[in-house]
Amino acid sequence: METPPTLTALTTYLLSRVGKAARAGLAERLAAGGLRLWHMAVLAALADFGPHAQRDLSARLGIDPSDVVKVVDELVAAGHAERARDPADRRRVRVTLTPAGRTALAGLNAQAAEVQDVILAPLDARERAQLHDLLRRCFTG
Amino acid sequence: METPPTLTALTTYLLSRVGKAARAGLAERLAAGGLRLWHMAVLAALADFGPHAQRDLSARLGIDPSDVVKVVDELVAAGHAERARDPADRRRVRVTLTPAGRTALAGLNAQAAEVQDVILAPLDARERAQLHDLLRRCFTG
DNA sequence: ACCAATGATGGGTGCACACCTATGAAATTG
DNA sequence: CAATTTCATAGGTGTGCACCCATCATTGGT
Repeated sequence: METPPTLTALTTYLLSRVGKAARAGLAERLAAGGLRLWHMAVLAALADFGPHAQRDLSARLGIDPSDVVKVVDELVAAGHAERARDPADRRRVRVTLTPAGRTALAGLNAQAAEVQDVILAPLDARERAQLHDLLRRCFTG
Repeated sequence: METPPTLTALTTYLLSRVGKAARAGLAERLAAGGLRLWHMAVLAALADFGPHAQRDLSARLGIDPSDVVKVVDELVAAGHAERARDPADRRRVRVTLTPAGRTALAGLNAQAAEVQDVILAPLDARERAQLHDLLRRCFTG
């Protein structure tokens, strides 16, 4: 039972479908550790750019400030991040990655690589690099 | 404010993000006509393969049978499809595309192309074809 | 000293999607 | 013909995501 050619002819459709598979695969692994996609994004931001005020996490990741609060709540509860009021501006809350958080992120990265291997299975290394490059150029973030 | 390299290094992440943009763009256009993504998928299936029993739509598109009912309900209400009991097996309901439905699908296709143009703007024609091919090979549907 | 802007937080809403169960009608099997 | 299976349908659940508003503390500008 084939998928309608009218749909597979649309790059939009393929992007949406393959993207959804990627998303779902990643989300499934994250869920095993009680996390969702935004948790990983926040951990990555903290690892790559150091401690952030929550407002900065919001701006960097394009997530609503009030949602940042909840995500950070959960990361703190899991021991992956720490909150501390910024002494220079006591409105701000400085969010820091804990060693446990860094370890967790490494694990998540490995799992993301596994998901990638499954989804990109039909492609060889050269093609994967090509796909990555094309997507990176379309990614406006 | 950059996106964390830890994330952009993951093809999984890019797929998820760009795919989401594609999905959102398409969904937005569809919503203007009161439709959602599944409606378009059903219209495409009917256009490409002719009338289906609802069960067959379910199997072809990988959507829950009870959800097919609702989607077809709405397509019928919009005049895009018709229901008729199959005389050969009166349990089955044969869903047919109406001329209006075919016209609507053509419009949706044009809108999908527009979305595509926006999302793939950074790529030239050759690269778009390349991307399409790579995605098509990863698409297991 | 006052007022406006900023940052964090809590609480709540709405939507799309996936999924599940029960029921009834019709067909198939033994 | 009785029992089982298939199909359509109604109705409901849960989840993730995006978004919005009100409140409170703090800060900076005038």
